[in-house]
Amino acid sequence: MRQKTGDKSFALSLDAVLVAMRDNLPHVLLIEEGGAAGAAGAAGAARLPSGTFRPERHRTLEAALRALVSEQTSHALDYVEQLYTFGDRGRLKTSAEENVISIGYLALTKTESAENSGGGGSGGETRWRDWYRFFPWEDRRRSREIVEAEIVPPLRRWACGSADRIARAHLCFGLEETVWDEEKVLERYELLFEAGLVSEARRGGLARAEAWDGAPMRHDHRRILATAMGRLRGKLKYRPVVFELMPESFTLSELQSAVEAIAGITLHKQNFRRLIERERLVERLSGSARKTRGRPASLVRFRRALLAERPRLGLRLGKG
Amino acid sequence: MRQKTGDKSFALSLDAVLVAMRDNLPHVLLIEEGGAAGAAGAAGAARLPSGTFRPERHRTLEAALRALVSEQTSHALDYVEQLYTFGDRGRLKTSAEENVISIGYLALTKTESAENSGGGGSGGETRWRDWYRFFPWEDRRRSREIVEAEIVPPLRRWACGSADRIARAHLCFGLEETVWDEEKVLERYELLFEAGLVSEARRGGLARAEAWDGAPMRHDHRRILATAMGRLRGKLKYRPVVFELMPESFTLSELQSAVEAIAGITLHKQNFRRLIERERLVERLSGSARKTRGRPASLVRFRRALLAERPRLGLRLGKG
DNA sequence: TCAAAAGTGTTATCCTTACACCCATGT
DNA sequence: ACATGGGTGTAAGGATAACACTTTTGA
Repeated sequence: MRQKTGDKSFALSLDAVLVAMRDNLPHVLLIEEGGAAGAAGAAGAARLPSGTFRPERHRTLEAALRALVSEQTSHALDYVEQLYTFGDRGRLKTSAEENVISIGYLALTKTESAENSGGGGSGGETRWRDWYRFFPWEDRRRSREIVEAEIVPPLRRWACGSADRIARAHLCFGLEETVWDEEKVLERYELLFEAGLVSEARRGGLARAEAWDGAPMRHDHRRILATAMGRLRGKLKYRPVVFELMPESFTLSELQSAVEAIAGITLHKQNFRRLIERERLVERLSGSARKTRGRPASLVRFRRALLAERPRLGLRLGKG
Repeated sequence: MRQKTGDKSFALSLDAVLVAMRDNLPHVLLIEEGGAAGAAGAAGAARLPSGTFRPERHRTLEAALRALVSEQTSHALDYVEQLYTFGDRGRLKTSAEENVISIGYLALTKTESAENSGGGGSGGETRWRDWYRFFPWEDRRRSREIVEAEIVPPLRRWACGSADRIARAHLCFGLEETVWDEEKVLERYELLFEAGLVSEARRGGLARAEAWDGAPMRHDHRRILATAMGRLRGKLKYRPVVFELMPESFTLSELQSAVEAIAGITLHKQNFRRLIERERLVERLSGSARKTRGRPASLVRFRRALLAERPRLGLRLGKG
């Protein structure tokens, strides 16, 4: 669906990044078309649920987005937030479309209703995928060696002495005097793109070069996902959004691992708990969970009353 | 310029909120068409510089915006940031246009080049206007009585006992146990709109009812301005954006009043200075300013080197 | 000399970071 | 009993909020 204007045309597309936690990792709902959609996923790269805005059918953008996602993935949206409007998809030579304006949205949903498969009508299989599949360098919980071993060397070659490029690389990846800022997901992706280190940036199409550079996505969807990740990581700190991703009742440890998995860093246990308690974010339930080996943890739930009391407190994360 | 799709059409418009400081107050660049554009400004309400996106002429949205603003106001943009994409202008019955998607931008510029008048070609006079003209209740530096005297009574009548409405009013305007959050500019405007207390919400068109409710603007431009104000107020706290609005050299007091004028609140002098010093945001110049009566202040300038050192520190404002 | 504005010292309090340690349960 | 994870006490250092006070100029 293009809009005719005169001699050139453009489409207004809506794209959704739908996030849910599965196995304690943030997952994204994707549509994978044909091809070998296996581990490497070269030809049939995944895409986000998306479609063209038809003003004659929907009064608002958000209504259109909700309709579109439920058609394509048979999944209803709960929390929805607009991310950004991208107007330069044209820089990607892979697509035949010349002008696409796309409005990206972030949506959060609880795990319970987040079953796999499902498959809507529009010629593709819907799947939940760990978001670090597309951004392996963003998970700093176990190791940080991807950056040091795989990213820094080619980045230095690309910078080849340019003070500006070196400074940007340091800022983005927390090298030398600077620190890793988990919110700079987009900046890092764009830098790698500019340096030709992610497959979307290479002429050859979407073929994946290395293991460390992450699975590619169609169009500029990986950029939209990066925007969503950065936004969610940032929002964690000043709005209680994690709870949109948690089940009704959970333990404090589960909450902490969820936050850690989203932010890609580890946190200090006692400080995290003190924060939760001070802000009175949760209330204790009677039961206790005896899922794992050690001492059973007591169950808590999000204090919904909080939204009415103190609007703007989330979890400002500290250091591990 | 509309885009034909089938039976219905829509336009994609770009709108710019261009901000500069004049006389120590944030001002916005507006286009005022015909009518009595005097103090009350009823019929010929102001509008933001805006125009339709033509993909055949501009490769990116931002390029189109820059071109558009310089055409309409003969003013070049420096700092530019996308705000939000609004898709439900249809709720305003005042306009003949049925479907308008508008992408709002925030732009900042230094006072020096911000001369008044200028007047571009597109049938209207460009003027800088104090932004509190449109949002009188947002300036809490001198008095807070607009909210108490003018806003609360009609809001209570509108809420008429609904617990939800009362809670929202408290949250937005910092009543009872809650505190005034200077960033909630949009939320406050939308609440007043919903309660029918701003003229854009009333059937009769743009006629202004009271003095306290602020001057109206065309279309949903006041909503876009509210978004810009909230965003700028928020961004002050974690990015050094004030400096985009300051002249090359300035005094610490001038800097403080600028921040206060933007945020609409007063700050504690020593704490503000300590913050500026600790973050090493400025560097001293040799000269000193002898503009006003008292002791001359020493001049400083923004330490541009900071942008390379520590990316994300702005001024987190405290209480007065 | 006095008012006005610039600029500094000091303190109580809270938040952050980090250490080490105890508790309850399954195997 | 002991490994495993849940849960707590306490203390150093830094940031915040708020006092009051001195200094330098123009009128």
